[in-house]
Amino acid sequence: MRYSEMFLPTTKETPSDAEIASHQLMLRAGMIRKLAGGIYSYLPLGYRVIRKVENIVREEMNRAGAQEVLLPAVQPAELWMESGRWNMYGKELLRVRDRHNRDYCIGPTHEEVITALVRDEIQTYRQLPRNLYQIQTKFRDEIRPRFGIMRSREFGMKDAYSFDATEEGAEESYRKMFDAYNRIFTRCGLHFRPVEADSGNIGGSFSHEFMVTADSGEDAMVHCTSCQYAANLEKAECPRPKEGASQGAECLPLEEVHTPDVRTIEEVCAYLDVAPRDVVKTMIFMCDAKPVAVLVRGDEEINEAKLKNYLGCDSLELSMDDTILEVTGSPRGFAGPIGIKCRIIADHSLNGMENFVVGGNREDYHIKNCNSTRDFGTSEYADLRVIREGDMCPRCGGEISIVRGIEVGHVFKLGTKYSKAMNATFLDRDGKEKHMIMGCYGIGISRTVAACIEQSHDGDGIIWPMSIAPFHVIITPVNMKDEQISRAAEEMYERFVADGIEVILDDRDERAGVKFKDADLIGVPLRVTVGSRGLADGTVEVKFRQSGKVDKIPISTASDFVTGAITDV
RNA sequence: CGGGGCGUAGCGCAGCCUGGCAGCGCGCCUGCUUUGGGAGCAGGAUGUCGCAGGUUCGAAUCCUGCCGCCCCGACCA
Repeated sequence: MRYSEMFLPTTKETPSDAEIASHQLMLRAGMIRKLAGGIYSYLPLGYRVIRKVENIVREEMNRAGAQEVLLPAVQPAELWMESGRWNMYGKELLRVRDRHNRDYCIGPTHEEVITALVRDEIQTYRQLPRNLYQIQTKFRDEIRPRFGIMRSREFGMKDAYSFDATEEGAEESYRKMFDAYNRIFTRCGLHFRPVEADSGNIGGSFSHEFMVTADSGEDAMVHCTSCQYAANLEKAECPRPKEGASQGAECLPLEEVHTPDVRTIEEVCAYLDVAPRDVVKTMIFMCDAKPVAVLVRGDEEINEAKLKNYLGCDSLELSMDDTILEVTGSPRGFAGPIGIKCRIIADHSLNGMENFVVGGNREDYHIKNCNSTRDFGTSEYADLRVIREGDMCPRCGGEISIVRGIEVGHVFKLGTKYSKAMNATFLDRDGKEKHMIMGCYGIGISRTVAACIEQSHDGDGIIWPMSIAPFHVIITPVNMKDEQISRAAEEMYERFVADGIEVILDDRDERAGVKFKDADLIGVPLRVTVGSRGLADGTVEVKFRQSGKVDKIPISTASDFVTGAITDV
């Protein structure tokens, strides 16, 4: 393409409402423009990159045996009522009415549509397994969209759904997708890691998130520095201390102490001059409308995802002040396990603790020297806390490290959740009707592009990997008014185009500096500089955006050199 | 939904406190000079000061309501 004819509005200044590098650079490089909160237009440069990622995804999905479809974006409410999600999904689901006052939603995901399609068309095990995928715009009415297209309301997504007759088949389908995802993100030039994710009530490790490591990422990922263990923060298991691993200290008598207006762990520690790890927090949760007291050490946090899984409940939230008063007999800030009127569950780390501080269940009082077995006799211990940097790996005992990441893909074994709700069955070899076993597999296409920029940029702009670069090469004639230079650049451009190279000719009548800055900003991997210095001895300069390396190449072999550099990667 | 901030030219911002000709930089247009890392000079165009109402002789500026955007939090099958 000729730069002079392109719709490529780059800017020198950074828009004030962009916080993170990818958002700023996508705006500055003329890839995207915002239309409304969390809703963006893709300009030609941005859309080219999207298409590159989509094509990699297509190739690998097809290679893994999946078939591409395109499902409706607008979906009737009845389908969502069948699955139960019309009521469960909440405000993220954008609902609309048509002229006949019928309810629809703009699809945030497509389990309902695909399940309805497949149940009508597949009757026998002979037609299984099948894996169908689409690349389509999704809409999720996020509470707070942010960071440009990193968390937008409208976004591009690849979603795939597998249907199997047997458990083993479903696991095989899952593995195929897992492998395909590894190839896809590798080809996109990303540093990523699949991590075990919370799979809700289904259990096992049949859910993995593909996380791109980036400090700006919204998610925390946990990994072991010694073995391959990796999980997201919600899922990460904490190592279980040895049963009854007490230090053998003597149980001291209980002591109620007056602690006026001392509520938080910090206040308690300061007032009583103890360490947070010697205090036990008592949090009252409402689990499907029943109160539960959850105990965790003062220096630890409760992991609500684990707690919810352990309790197996549908809804879980911290209880209101009136419930706390009812259960503990005191206002917020003084809850403790002794004499409390509800079920008590303690994190494993409490097992073996001695003489710790707890709330007094009485306003302005705490209790010292509490010992679980003696004082409230709980025997219900579970893994309920959030893992921390430096903790022991639950697999090998090595050291746990936590880094931030961006979730670009998710593979999930659904089981029969939707096939049961929507009655998607098939007739098996034994003549019995069975529910199909499903899996779903998503990739955030637009987010993957943003993640790539987060991971690969410098002070001058984006640094695209060759595989998803919008163009391979940009030819920069240093001075268009110089006949010799512009003619040489034109000829080279024609040759590159003829050789199938994706090339921009920067034929604008701008100074060299402006062209160099724009080339760096939009991140084209190779830049060919045509100037009088080189032309004197029949050469041009080829500069690599990533390494900064510059090669002097004879004009006659430039196309071969560039072609080599493109296919090299 | 709670807390904080913002809304003035295409972009980045000043002006608002203390009411009195709507400004600066970048970009854009014209011309000349310049031409290897965001050129110089000269001339020029561009505004519903977010919207609505109120106070006032007079409102970008003060008051009220609304809308939009950004950040933090809560929330996130």
